[in-house]
Amino acid sequence: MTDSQEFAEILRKNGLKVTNQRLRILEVLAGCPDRHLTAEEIYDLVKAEFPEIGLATVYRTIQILLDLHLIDRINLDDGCVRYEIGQDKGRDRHHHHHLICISCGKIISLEDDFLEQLEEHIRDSLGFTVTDHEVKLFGYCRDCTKEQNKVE
Amino acid sequence: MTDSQEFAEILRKNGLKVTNQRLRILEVLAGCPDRHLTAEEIYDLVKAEFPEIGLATVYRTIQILLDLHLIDRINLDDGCVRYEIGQDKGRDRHHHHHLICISCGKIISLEDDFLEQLEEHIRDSLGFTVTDHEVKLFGYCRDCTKEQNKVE
DNA sequence: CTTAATGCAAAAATTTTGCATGATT
DNA sequence: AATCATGCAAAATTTTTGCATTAAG
Repeated sequence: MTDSQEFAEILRKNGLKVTNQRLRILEVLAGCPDRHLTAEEIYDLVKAEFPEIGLATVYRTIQILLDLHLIDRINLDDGCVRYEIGQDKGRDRHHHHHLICISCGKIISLEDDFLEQLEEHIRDSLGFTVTDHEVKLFGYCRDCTKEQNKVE
Repeated sequence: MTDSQEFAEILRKNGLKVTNQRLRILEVLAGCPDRHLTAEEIYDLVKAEFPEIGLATVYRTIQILLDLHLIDRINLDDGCVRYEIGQDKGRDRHHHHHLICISCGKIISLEDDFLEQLEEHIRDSLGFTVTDHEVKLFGYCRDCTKEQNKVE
C-alpha cells in the first residue's frame, strides 16, 4: 500500500475529502524525507506539476497534516518554519532529532531514541511525565570538522 | 555589578552606544527570567515606563542581544517566537532545556547538562562535533500528571 | 562635531480568512 | 444534491527598512 493510498484512507476515515491537491502535497513531503521544506517550497514543488494550486491550499493542507500527525513543524533557527514527513509509523512519539551544521548548514536527521534515561530521571525528580521530545544539536559536520582542523 | 552596568560595558566594548532603550529592554528580559517574552510583550513592558519607544527599536535591540549571545531565541511551538535572557554566564554553550506541559502550558526551564554522553557517541559514530543543543521535552507536569491519574 | 540610534511610517514577508466557484461524496 | 475544498484576493500578522530627527561619544 502506497503512502497516497494510506493517506486517502486516513482522510476518509476523518470525514475529509480526498483531493488531488492534498495527495500531491503529501507526495512532495514524502518524496523529500531528507529535506525540510517551507510552505513556499512545498507550494513551488506541487505547482511544478499542478500549476493551478493556490498557496492557501498548501497552508490549509499543512494544518490538516499537522492535526493528523502525519507531518511535523520544525524550526531550525534559520528564520523559516519548516515541515517534514513524520518518522513515526506505528509509534507516535519520540521523534525530532536534528544535527545542524553551523558551518555549512547541512541537516542530518537522527531517529535514535537516547533520551529515555533522562526522561526517567525527570519523572523521578520533578514529577514531569515526558511524552515527546524535540532535540536540536548544533555543531560541525564531519566535513566541516575536518576543515576546521586543517585551518587551526 | 548590576546587569545593566555589565551590559553597558559590553555595548561599549563592541563599539555600540549605550542608550536608555537598550538598557531598558535588557532590564525587562533580565527581570522575567521565567517568562519567555515575545517581541510585542517586550515592547509593551518597556513602553509602560518609556512610552516613546518604537517597536522597530525593540527588534533592532533584540538582534544585537542575539548577536552578543545575551539572549536566546526560542520556539515553544505555540506559534510565537520568544526570547529569554541567556543562562550562560561564563560558559557560552549548552543551554535551552525546556519542559513544556501539553496540558496546562507551563514551561519549566532546565539547565542540567545531560547530553554529554550522547554527544560523544555522535562524534565517534558520525564525526559530527556538537557545540550546542536545544532540547524541548513535552509532557505532563506534576500537577497535570496527578490530574490525569485521578481521571483514569 | 561626528557617528550611530531612534521613531515613525512604509514596505516586506508570512500566514489566515471570506467568498464565489468547482470537485467529491 | 449537499457538502466540503479550492483559488483568488484581501486582510491580518510579524518583521524589516528608509529616512529625517535626536542622542551619544
